[in-house]
Amino acid sequence: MSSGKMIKTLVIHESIVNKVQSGIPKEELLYDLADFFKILGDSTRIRILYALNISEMCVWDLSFVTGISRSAVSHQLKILRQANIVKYRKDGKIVFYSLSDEHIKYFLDSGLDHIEEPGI
Amino acid sequence: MSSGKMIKTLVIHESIVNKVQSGIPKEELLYDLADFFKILGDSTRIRILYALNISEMCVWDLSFVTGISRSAVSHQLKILRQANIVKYRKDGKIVFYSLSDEHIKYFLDSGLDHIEEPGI
DNA sequence: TCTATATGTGAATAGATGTTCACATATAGA
DNA sequence: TCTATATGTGAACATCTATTCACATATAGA
Repeated sequence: MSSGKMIKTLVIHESIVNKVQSGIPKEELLYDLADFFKILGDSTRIRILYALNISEMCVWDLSFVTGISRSAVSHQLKILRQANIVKYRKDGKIVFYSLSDEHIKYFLDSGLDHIEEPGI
Repeated sequence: MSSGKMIKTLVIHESIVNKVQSGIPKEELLYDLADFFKILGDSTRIRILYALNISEMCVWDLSFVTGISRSAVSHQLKILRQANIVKYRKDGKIVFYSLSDEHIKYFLDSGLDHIEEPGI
Protein backbone atom coordinates (compact mmCIF):
# COMPACT_ATOMS: atom_id res chain seq x y z
CA MET A 1 0.00 0.00 0.00
CA SER A 2 2.65 2.52 -0.93
CA SER A 3 0.16 4.92 -2.50
CA GLY A 4 -1.90 4.94 0.67
CA LYS A 5 1.22 5.71 2.62
CA MET A 6 2.15 8.60 0.31
CA ILE A 7 -1.27 10.19 0.71
CA LYS A 8 -1.00 9.81 4.46
CA THR A 9 2.14 11.90 4.49
CA LEU A 10 0.25 14.79 2.84
CA VAL A 11 -3.14 14.63 4.47
CA ILE A 12 -4.40 12.95 7.62
CA HIS A 13 -8.16 13.50 7.41
CA GLU A 14 -9.02 13.52 3.74
CA SER A 15 -12.75 14.22 4.01
CA ILE A 16 -12.16 17.26 6.20
CA VAL A 17 -9.48 18.56 3.85
CA ASN A 18 -11.76 18.19 0.83
CA LYS A 19 -14.60 19.96 2.58
CA VAL A 20 -12.40 22.84 3.69
CA GLN A 21 -10.60 23.20 0.37
CA SER A 22 -13.86 23.73 -1.46
CA GLY A 23 -15.30 26.12 1.11
CA ILE A 24 -12.38 28.39 1.93
CA PRO A 25 -12.58 31.91 0.43
CA LYS A 26 -10.48 32.69 -2.61
CA GLU A 27 -6.86 33.70 -2.14
CA GLU A 28 -7.41 37.28 -3.28
CA LEU A 29 -10.35 37.71 -0.94
CA LEU A 30 -8.28 36.45 1.98
CA TYR A 31 -5.62 39.05 1.26
CA ASP A 32 -8.22 41.80 1.10
CA LEU A 33 -9.65 40.62 4.41
CA ALA A 34 -6.24 40.57 6.06
CA ASP A 35 -5.50 44.04 4.69
CA PHE A 36 -8.78 45.37 6.03
CA PHE A 37 -8.23 43.97 9.51
CA LYS A 38 -4.60 45.08 9.41
CA ILE A 39 -5.69 48.68 9.00
CA LEU A 40 -7.95 48.40 12.04
CA GLY A 41 -5.13 46.69 13.95
CA ASP A 42 -3.16 49.76 14.93
CA SER A 43 -3.80 51.74 18.09
CA THR A 44 -3.29 55.09 16.40
CA ARG A 45 -5.80 54.37 13.67
CA ILE A 46 -8.20 52.80 16.15
CA ARG A 47 -8.09 55.96 18.25
CA ILE A 48 -8.80 58.06 15.18
CA LEU A 49 -11.67 55.84 14.09
CA TYR A 50 -13.40 55.70 17.46
CA ALA A 51 -13.15 59.48 17.66
CA LEU A 52 -14.71 59.79 14.21
CA ASN A 53 -17.34 57.29 15.31
CA ILE A 54 -18.66 60.04 17.56
CA SER A 55 -18.32 63.05 15.26
CA GLU A 56 -16.59 64.28 12.15
CA MET A 57 -13.41 66.10 13.06
CA CYS A 58 -10.67 68.20 11.52
CA VAL A 59 -7.04 67.07 11.60
CA TRP A 60 -6.04 69.59 14.22
CA ASP A 61 -8.75 68.59 16.73
CA LEU A 62 -8.20 64.93 15.96
CA SER A 63 -4.58 65.38 16.89
CA PHE A 64 -5.61 67.05 20.14
CA VAL A 65 -8.16 64.48 21.30
CA THR A 66 -5.98 61.51 20.40
CA GLY A 67 -2.69 62.95 21.62
CA ILE A 68 -1.00 61.98 18.35
CA SER A 69 1.14 64.47 16.42
CA ARG A 70 -0.58 66.20 13.51
CA SER A 71 1.90 64.70 11.10
CA ALA A 72 1.25 61.18 12.32
CA VAL A 73 -2.51 61.76 12.19
CA SER A 74 -2.20 63.00 8.64
CA HIS A 75 -0.16 59.99 7.59
CA GLN A 76 -2.66 57.60 9.10
CA LEU A 77 -5.64 59.46 7.63
CA LYS A 78 -4.08 58.94 4.23
CA ILE A 79 -4.00 55.19 4.82
CA LEU A 80 -7.61 55.23 6.03
CA ARG A 81 -8.65 57.32 3.02
CA GLN A 82 -6.97 54.95 0.57
CA ALA A 83 -8.81 52.03 2.16
CA ASN A 84 -12.11 53.93 1.87
CA ILE A 85 -12.61 53.70 5.59
CA VAL A 86 -12.87 57.47 6.04
CA LYS A 87 -14.05 60.26 3.76
CA TYR A 88 -13.48 64.00 4.00
CA ARG A 89 -14.91 67.37 3.09
CA LYS A 90 -13.07 70.66 2.84
CA ASP A 91 -14.27 73.90 4.36
CA GLY A 92 -11.73 76.58 3.57
CA LYS A 93 -8.43 75.59 5.14
CA ILE A 94 -10.12 73.03 7.36
CA VAL A 95 -10.55 69.41 6.29
CA PHE A 96 -13.20 67.44 8.12
CA TYR A 97 -12.87 63.67 8.21
CA SER A 98 -15.65 61.19 8.95
CA LEU A 99 -16.31 57.47 8.70
CA SER A 100 -17.05 56.54 5.12
CA ASP A 101 -20.27 54.60 5.77
CA GLU A 102 -22.54 52.90 8.27
CA HIS A 103 -20.81 49.59 7.65
CA ILE A 104 -17.63 50.86 9.25
CA LYS A 105 -19.58 52.24 12.22
CA TYR A 106 -21.22 48.87 12.61
CA PHE A 107 -17.85 47.14 12.49
CA LEU A 108 -16.32 49.37 15.15
CA ASP A 109 -19.33 48.83 17.41
CA SER A 110 -19.12 45.07 16.88
CA GLY A 111 -15.47 45.21 17.86
CA LEU A 112 -16.35 47.00 21.07
CA ASP A 113 -19.05 44.46 21.88
CA HIS A 114 -16.63 41.65 21.24
CA ILE A 115 -13.89 43.02 23.50
CA GLU A 116 -16.26 44.08 26.28
CA GLU A 117 -17.88 40.65 26.37
CA PRO A 118 -16.37 38.71 29.28
CA GLY A 119 -16.38 35.43 27.38
CA ILE A 120 -13.39 36.36 25.26
CA MET B 1 -8.18 88.34 23.92
CA SER B 2 -4.92 86.54 24.47
CA SER B 3 -6.59 83.67 26.34
CA GLY B 4 -8.92 83.06 23.41
CA LYS B 5 -5.94 82.97 21.10
CA MET B 6 -4.16 80.41 23.27
CA ILE B 7 -7.16 78.10 23.28
CA LYS B 8 -7.40 78.40 19.52
CA THR B 9 -3.89 77.03 19.14
CA LEU B 10 -4.93 73.86 20.98
CA VAL B 11 -8.46 73.28 19.73
CA ILE B 12 -10.37 74.62 16.78
CA HIS B 13 -13.87 73.32 17.41
CA GLU B 14 -14.28 73.18 21.16
CA SER B 15 -17.79 71.73 21.30
CA ILE B 16 -16.84 68.83 19.04
CA VAL B 17 -13.70 68.13 21.05
CA ASN B 18 -15.65 68.08 24.32
CA LYS B 19 -18.24 65.74 22.87
CA VAL B 20 -15.64 63.35 21.49
CA GLN B 21 -13.43 63.42 24.57
CA SER B 22 -16.29 62.26 26.76
CA GLY B 23 -17.47 59.58 24.35
CA ILE B 24 -14.27 57.94 23.16
CA PRO B 25 -13.57 54.47 24.64
CA LYS B 26 -11.03 54.17 27.41
CA GLU B 27 -7.34 53.94 26.52
CA GLU B 28 -7.01 50.33 27.67
CA LEU B 29 -10.04 49.26 25.67
CA LEU B 30 -8.62 50.90 22.55
CA TYR B 31 -5.41 48.92 22.93
CA ASP B 32 -7.36 45.68 23.34
CA LEU B 33 -9.37 46.50 20.24
CA ALA B 34 -6.25 47.23 18.22
CA ASP B 35 -4.65 44.02 19.45
CA PHE B 36 -7.70 42.01 18.48
CA PHE B 37 -7.86 43.46 14.96
CA LYS B 38 -4.10 43.13 14.65
CA ILE B 39 -4.35 39.39 15.14
CA LEU B 40 -6.93 39.17 12.36
CA GLY B 41 -4.77 41.38 10.16
CA ASP B 42 -2.32 38.77 8.94
CA SER B 43 -2.92 36.67 5.85
CA THR B 44 -1.54 33.51 7.45
CA ARG B 45 -3.80 33.75 10.46
CA ILE B 46 -6.74 34.76 8.28
CA ARG B 47 -6.24 31.66 6.14
CA ILE B 48 -6.14 29.50 9.24
CA LEU B 49 -9.25 31.10 10.69
CA TYR B 50 -11.35 30.83 7.53
CA ALA B 51 -10.33 27.19 7.26
CA LEU B 52 -11.40 26.61 10.86
CA ASN B 53 -14.60 28.51 10.11
CA ILE B 54 -15.57 25.49 8.00
CA SER B 55 -14.35 22.66 10.19
CA GLU B 56 -12.07 21.85 13.06
CA MET B 57 -8.70 20.69 11.77
CA CYS B 58 -5.43 19.24 12.96
CA VAL B 59 -2.15 21.10 12.50
CA TRP B 60 -0.95 18.82 9.73
CA ASP B 61 -4.07 19.20 7.57
CA LEU B 62 -4.23 22.91 8.33
CA SER B 63 -0.70 23.21 6.98
CA PHE B 64 -1.73 21.33 3.85
CA VAL B 65 -4.87 23.31 3.00
CA THR B 66 -3.27 26.67 3.70
CA GLY B 67 0.09 25.93 2.09
CA ILE B 68 1.90 27.25 5.15
CA SER B 69 4.72 25.29 6.81
CA ARG B 70 3.73 23.28 9.86
CA SER B 71 6.11 25.28 11.99
CA ALA B 72 4.60 28.58 10.91
CA VAL B 73 1.09 27.23 11.45
CA SER B 74 2.06 26.12 14.93
CA HIS B 75 3.53 29.51 15.77
CA GLN B 76 0.42 31.31 14.58
CA LEU B 77 -1.91 28.89 16.36
CA LYS B 78 -0.11 29.75 19.56
CA ILE B 79 -0.89 33.43 19.02
CA LEU B 80 -4.53 32.63 18.22
CA ARG B 81 -4.76 30.42 21.32
CA GLN B 82 -3.34 33.11 23.59
CA ALA B 83 -5.92 35.56 22.23
CA ASN B 84 -8.70 33.01 22.90
CA ILE B 85 -9.66 33.09 19.25
CA VAL B 86 -9.17 29.35 18.79
CA LYS B 87 -9.49 26.42 21.15
CA TYR B 88 -8.18 22.86 20.81
CA ARG B 89 -8.77 19.28 21.82
CA LYS B 90 -6.27 16.45 21.82
CA ASP B 91 -6.95 13.02 20.41
CA GLY B 92 -3.83 10.92 20.87
CA LYS B 93 -1.01 12.53 18.94
CA ILE B 94 -3.43 14.69 16.98
CA VAL B 95 -4.46 18.15 18.13
CA PHE B 96 -7.68 19.51 16.64
CA TYR B 97 -8.13 23.26 16.54
CA SER B 98 -11.44 25.09 16.17
CA LEU B 99 -12.82 28.62 16.54
CA SER B 100 -13.33 29.44 20.20
CA ASP B 101 -16.93 30.63 19.95
CA GLU B 102 -19.79 31.80 17.74
CA HIS B 103 -18.74 35.39 18.20
CA ILE B 104 -15.55 34.79 16.23
CA LYS B 105 -17.50 33.01 13.48
CA TYR B 106 -19.85 35.95 13.30
CA PHE B 107 -16.92 38.33 13.06
CA LEU B 108 -15.26 36.45 10.23
CA ASP B 109 -18.54 36.30 8.33
CA SER B 110 -19.06 40.03 8.85
CA GLY B 111 -15.60 40.65 7.47
CA LEU B 112 -16.44 38.65 4.37
CA ASP B 113 -19.69 40.57 3.90
CA HIS B 114 -17.85 43.84 4.27
CA ILE B 115 -15.17 43.03 1.71
CA GLU B 116 -17.54 41.46 -0.79
CA GLU B 117 -19.85 44.47 -0.68
CA PRO B 118 -19.13 46.64 -3.73
CA GLY B 119 -19.64 49.90 -1.80
CA ILE B 120 -16.33 49.60 -0.03
C1' DT C 1 1.06 90.00 -2.71
C1' DC C 2 2.54 88.70 1.79
C1' DT C 3 1.65 86.34 6.09
C1' DA C 4 -0.42 83.09 9.21
C1' DT C 5 -2.78 78.97 9.58
C1' DA C 6 -4.08 74.08 8.43
C1' DT C 7 -2.90 70.10 6.21
C1' DG C 8 0.04 66.91 3.38
C1' DT C 9 4.20 64.20 2.51
C1' DG C 10 9.16 62.18 1.43
C1' DA C 11 13.08 60.24 3.73
C1' DA C 12 15.23 58.22 7.56
C1' DT C 13 15.07 55.79 11.74
C1' DA C 14 13.63 52.62 15.15
C1' DG C 15 10.72 49.03 16.53
C1' DA C 16 7.66 45.21 15.71
C1' DT C 17 6.64 40.82 13.65
C1' DG C 18 6.51 36.50 10.65
C1' DT C 19 9.20 32.75 8.78
C1' DT C 20 12.77 29.44 8.76
C1' DC C 21 15.82 26.20 10.84
C1' DA C 22 17.09 23.14 14.19
C1' DC C 23 15.70 20.82 17.81
C1' DA C 24 12.54 19.52 21.76
C1' DT C 25 8.38 17.27 23.43
C1' DA C 26 4.54 13.97 23.35
C1' DT C 27 2.03 9.94 22.04
C1' DA C 28 1.06 5.30 19.83
C1' DG C 29 2.53 1.07 18.47
C1' DA C 30 5.90 -2.66 17.83
C1' DT D 1 12.15 0.50 25.39
C1' DC D 2 12.73 2.02 20.78
C1' DT D 3 10.86 4.12 16.66
C1' DA D 4 7.83 6.84 13.86
C1' DT D 5 4.66 10.38 13.83
C1' DA D 6 2.53 14.91 15.17
C1' DT D 7 3.10 19.08 17.30
C1' DG D 8 5.60 22.86 19.83
C1' DT D 9 9.20 26.41 20.29
C1' DG D 10 13.68 29.43 20.80
C1' DA D 11 16.85 32.10 18.12
C1' DA D 12 18.20 34.47 14.10
C1' DC D 13 17.08 36.81 10.15
C1' DA D 14 14.55 39.55 6.96
C1' DT D 15 10.71 42.41 6.17
C1' DC D 16 7.35 45.63 7.14
C1' DT D 17 5.58 49.77 9.25
C1' DA D 18 4.74 53.86 12.29
C1' DT D 19 6.80 57.98 13.86
C1' DT D 20 9.61 62.06 13.52
C1' DC D 21 11.66 65.84 11.14
C1' DA D 22 11.88 69.03 7.73
C1' DC D 23 9.67 71.02 4.30
C1' DA D 24 5.90 71.54 0.74
C1' DT D 25 1.21 72.87 -0.43
C1' DA D 26 -3.21 75.27 0.13
C1' DT D 27 -6.35 78.71 1.75
C1' DA D 28 -8.00 83.08 4.08
C1' DG D 29 -7.32 87.58 5.35
C1' DA D 30 -4.73 91.90 5.62
